[in-house]
Amino acid sequence: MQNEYLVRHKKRPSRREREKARQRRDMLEAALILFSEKGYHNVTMHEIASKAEFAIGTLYKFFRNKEDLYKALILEKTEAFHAAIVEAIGEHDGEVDRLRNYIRVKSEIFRVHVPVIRLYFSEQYGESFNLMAELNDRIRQRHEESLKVLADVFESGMRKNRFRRIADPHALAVALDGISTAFLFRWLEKPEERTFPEDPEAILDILLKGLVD
Amino acid sequence: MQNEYLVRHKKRPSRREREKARQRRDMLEAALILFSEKGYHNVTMHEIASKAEFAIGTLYKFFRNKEDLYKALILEKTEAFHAAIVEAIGEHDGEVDRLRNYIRVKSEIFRVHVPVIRLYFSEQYGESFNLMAELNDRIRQRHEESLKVLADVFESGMRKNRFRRIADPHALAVALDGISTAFLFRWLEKPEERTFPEDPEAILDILLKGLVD
Amino acid sequence: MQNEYLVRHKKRPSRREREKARQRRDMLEAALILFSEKGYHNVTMHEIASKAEFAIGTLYKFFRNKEDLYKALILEKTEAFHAAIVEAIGEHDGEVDRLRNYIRVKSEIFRVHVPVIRLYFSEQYGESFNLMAELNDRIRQRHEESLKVLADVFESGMRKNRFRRIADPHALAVALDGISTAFLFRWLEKPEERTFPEDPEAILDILLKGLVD
Amino acid sequence: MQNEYLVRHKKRPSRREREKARQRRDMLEAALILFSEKGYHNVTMHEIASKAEFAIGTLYKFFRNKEDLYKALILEKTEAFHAAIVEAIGEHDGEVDRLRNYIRVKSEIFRVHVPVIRLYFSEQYGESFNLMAELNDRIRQRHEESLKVLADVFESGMRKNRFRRIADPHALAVALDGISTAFLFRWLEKPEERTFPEDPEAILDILLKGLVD
DNA sequence: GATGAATGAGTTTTCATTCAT
DNA sequence: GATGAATGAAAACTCATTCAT
Repeated sequence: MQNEYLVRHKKRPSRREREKARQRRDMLEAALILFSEKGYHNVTMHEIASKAEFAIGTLYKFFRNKEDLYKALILEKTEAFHAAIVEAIGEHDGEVDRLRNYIRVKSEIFRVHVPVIRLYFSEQYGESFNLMAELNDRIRQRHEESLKVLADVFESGMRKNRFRRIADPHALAVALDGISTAFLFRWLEKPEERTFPEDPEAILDILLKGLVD
Repeated sequence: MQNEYLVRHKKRPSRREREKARQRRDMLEAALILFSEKGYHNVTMHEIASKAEFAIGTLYKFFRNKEDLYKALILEKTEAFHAAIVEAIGEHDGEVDRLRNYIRVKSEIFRVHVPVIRLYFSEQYGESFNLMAELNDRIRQRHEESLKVLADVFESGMRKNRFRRIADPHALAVALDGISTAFLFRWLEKPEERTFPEDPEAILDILLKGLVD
Repeated sequence: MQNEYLVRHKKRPSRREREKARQRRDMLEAALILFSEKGYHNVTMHEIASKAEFAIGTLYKFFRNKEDLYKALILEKTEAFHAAIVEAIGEHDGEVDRLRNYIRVKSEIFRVHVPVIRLYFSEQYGESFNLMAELNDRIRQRHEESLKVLADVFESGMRKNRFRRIADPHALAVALDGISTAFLFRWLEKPEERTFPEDPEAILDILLKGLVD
Repeated sequence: MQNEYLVRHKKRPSRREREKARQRRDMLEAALILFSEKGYHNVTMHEIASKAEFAIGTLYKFFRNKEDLYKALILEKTEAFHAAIVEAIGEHDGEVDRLRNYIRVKSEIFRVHVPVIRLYFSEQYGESFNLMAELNDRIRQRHEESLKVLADVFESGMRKNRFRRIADPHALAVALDGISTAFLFRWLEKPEERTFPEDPEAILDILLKGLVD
């Protein structure tokens, strides 16, 4: 999927290139912490430069402007999380195990990357909404892809008569996404109160076992 | 609970009072549209005043500052929605009908009040997060109350053996909230694509009927 | 010096006129307290109206604008104090008694009218300085007149060989004014610490008895 | 009291430092002129920046806010004048020469630094009075110190029987301060009319030689 | 004649971005 | 290539003044 140049590029980044990449990472890291703590508008470019221990001018060498920096930050994280989610679903064989693993990995991401998650959702519902349309489109596209992969699992389970056809597979994907997000958010808000079910299976069970009949 | 005077007072607000209330509504209306379009930080008080067709000074007569205006806007809507949701759940007798009605009314609110819903969620996840703590606390408190009312329905259904005890009632409330929000958001994002299930029952069915067994 | 109309006017003010005068006094009184407490620029016309228990519009019926109100306030007080000072000097016969009485009355004014005195000096040295030229001119003119009256006392004393001709009478007037103001200011700043000489004669003695010879 | 480094540092400020100091001086100079012409509240930060030929942002790099700029201005001048006054009194040997020199240097300051003097007194009596308490305290403290030094001269003269004990030494200090300020103010107000005694001795003589006896 | 709601010009301050060194 | 001083547009908020009722 990557062309020759990029591949070779990745294989043998020159010292300078490695240095550059490290600097870029440091800047994004500093920005991430500040943004998730105080929100996009309450963080200044000077603060970011200062926290990353670069001059303001250097920051602007890497990112055209504040929006650019923000987009790069969100986008890179989104791609990484999406890839992790998709990979997680493919890792196992049985449909139930795939769903179980989806929830497990999603939980892991929420737990380990709290700052990004905050940013990610603030991006989905928040301010920049209409303003950074490009960014939103990409995020939604990735989200749709995840749902599609999830829907495929439900579809597959139904074909093999492992799942009852209680609803459209894609609707089930939306439902599982919604349920897991709802639980994980509760944990995000009050990490100390372990309101989150002990293990992911509890979440999945709600979908698997019906309330009636 | 209100004395005679206040009751009469409410029945016949003086002309001045009615005029005041109308102005306040106009200002909040203008602010709502702008905030939901561009986000809190990208709207100026001058814009709001201008859209509401008042002088900037008049705007400040009604709201001490920008934050005050924003809080009033979010809070009033939150209270109204919360009340509508709670009332909706109480309106019917059977547990299933109550849940069905909850989804129906929630859908109505999402459909009719798109701009507020955008703001509401941007508030829950977005920037102001750490900054307007007071506001967030109130919103969460109301959300918890809704979940409690919902959990009571599940609890009641279980006691009457109408629902199987597949999970903790409160967890089921969180799940139903998460599922319905997920579906409604999809509709919010692309209202034209009727991805939303034809009728609310479809959503509820996902919870009611289990996938396996 | 006053024409017939004004004289009759003063003798028999109609009820309406008396009422008006009382309102005007109330407004100036409120303004005086606020101005001397917080300074001209830190007092709003609304505050003054509110303290005087009038509507803002009514305040503007009496005074064209804020500057006008301020000028009227300072000017009326200045005239009153000037008149009191000049009268005080004329009340006695001997030159020393006249000077003694000057200091006594000046002290009285400082003690009783602290707020005005603050305003008066802030006006002489303070902000409005170049801006309210008209007002300053009048104040200085009155000040010069007082000095002239004082100089006449020194002049008279010298003519009668009661005072030695150690300096120009007008210079002595400036000196006595300066000394008394310096002492009174110390008292104004810290009224509790009785740094002020027990009785006015102590001040005068400094001028009367020389340090050397 | 300063270590080697700091001393050398002071001797050879780097180019950047010298440049910074010059800019700061330029800003304070512009502010001084504007403040003394129009008063604190009638000068905008934009005006100051503009007069000093800097962008408004640059002005705020040097002074946190308007009050900060004002305080720095007044304080630096106050300290300089106080030091000059105290030094002037110490320069000579005989008590009369000391007093004479005090008046001479004070006159010099008034003549050369007219704008600051205006500001200085407007600060002592004017608006900011209750508001910038910190600043006022410092000014008064310095004034008290000057009076103390002056009082010591009178005290010393009395001990040596060069001065008669016509009053408390500190009262005499207040008197001399008051007399000289009064004369100098007359000159400040109308520099063209040389109402100020030809030479300082005339002022001093008023104190030295008594009017009677 | 009194009222006080409405007005909007004007002020302080911040911060993304540039560019000379 | 990095730096950070300088820039100035833009935003929140105040308050003297007006005028319809």
